[in-house]
Amino acid sequence: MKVSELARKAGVTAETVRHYTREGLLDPQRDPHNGYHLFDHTDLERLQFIQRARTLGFSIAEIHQILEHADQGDSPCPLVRDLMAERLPQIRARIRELEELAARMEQALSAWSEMPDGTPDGHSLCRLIESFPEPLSGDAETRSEVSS
Amino acid sequence: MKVSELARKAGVTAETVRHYTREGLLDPQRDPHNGYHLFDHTDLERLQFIQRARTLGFSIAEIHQILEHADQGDSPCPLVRDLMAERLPQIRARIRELEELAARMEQALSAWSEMPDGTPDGHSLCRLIESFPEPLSGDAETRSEVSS
DNA sequence: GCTTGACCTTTGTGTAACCCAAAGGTTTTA
DNA sequence: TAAAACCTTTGGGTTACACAAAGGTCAAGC
Repeated sequence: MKVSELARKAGVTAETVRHYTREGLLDPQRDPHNGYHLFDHTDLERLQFIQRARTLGFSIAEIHQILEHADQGDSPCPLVRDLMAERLPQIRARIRELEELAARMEQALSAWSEMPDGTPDGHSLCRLIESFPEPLSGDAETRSEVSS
Repeated sequence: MKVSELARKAGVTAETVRHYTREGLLDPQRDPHNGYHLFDHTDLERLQFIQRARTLGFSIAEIHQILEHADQGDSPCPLVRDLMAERLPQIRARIRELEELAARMEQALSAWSEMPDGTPDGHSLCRLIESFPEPLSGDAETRSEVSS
């Protein structure tokens, strides 16, 4: 089957399939006639495996390692256990960071509900923001990003 | 003062200062003699403002907007309130996603404690991962990333 | 046979907020 | 005066794709 059909069967976009192929997670045959990628049932199982691993929090690079182990006939399971045991506390830490961020935001919104909007002068840009404590120097943990 | 001194006073790296300068958040004078960036106390206050805004969850692009408003003499406060009211639910959603991911991971580790490590055969790559349910088609929310 | 539309290919760009390295000029200090 | 420390700009790396462009391929209908 071609890219779009595989993508449809696995519930991902064709771009995602092409991406995994470029990264070497999938290695389809080529149609010698036109150079199209040709995927078989094994590729579909592999793609579904990748999807499961993604929902378990593995990165593409980690899945690459896992698949390489398996392709060499070695059991990737110990690696899988290790990777997850390593990642879980990071996720927990990330959740705590975001909870602290949400708490700061809610405290800000609540405190601001009683403050007037000021016009910037030479000393102040926005008192709403300036009313907050200076971040501790070097405390990069307090500057959190949201993915989407 | 030069880059490193400003960075030290604000508790960030010199690279961060250069980044903000490149992005137009800071607009220092130049030493006509050697082309070095020259920052003054206003730049330090601006940088501290940026730090506060970052800990409140604003992106660099948003801070850019806020600063432009302020630089034009308009109050950025309504914008600030709007941006935060918009971002907070996103943070909450992100927290829920990560909590679901952590729950899946813990369930996995617990279920795996009783499973043997298998060697990959033609049908199975890693039963640990394959023992998990197939993700629902198109359910991109369940594939979560950790920032660090 | 030919057009149209759907599909395929590769290549390159963008995303967020920086970090790091390289090459070369400047300033400070011992 | 020479080394150490600092400055500049440019360009590449990080994550997991999305998207656009330019061009080849293919099935269907007229």
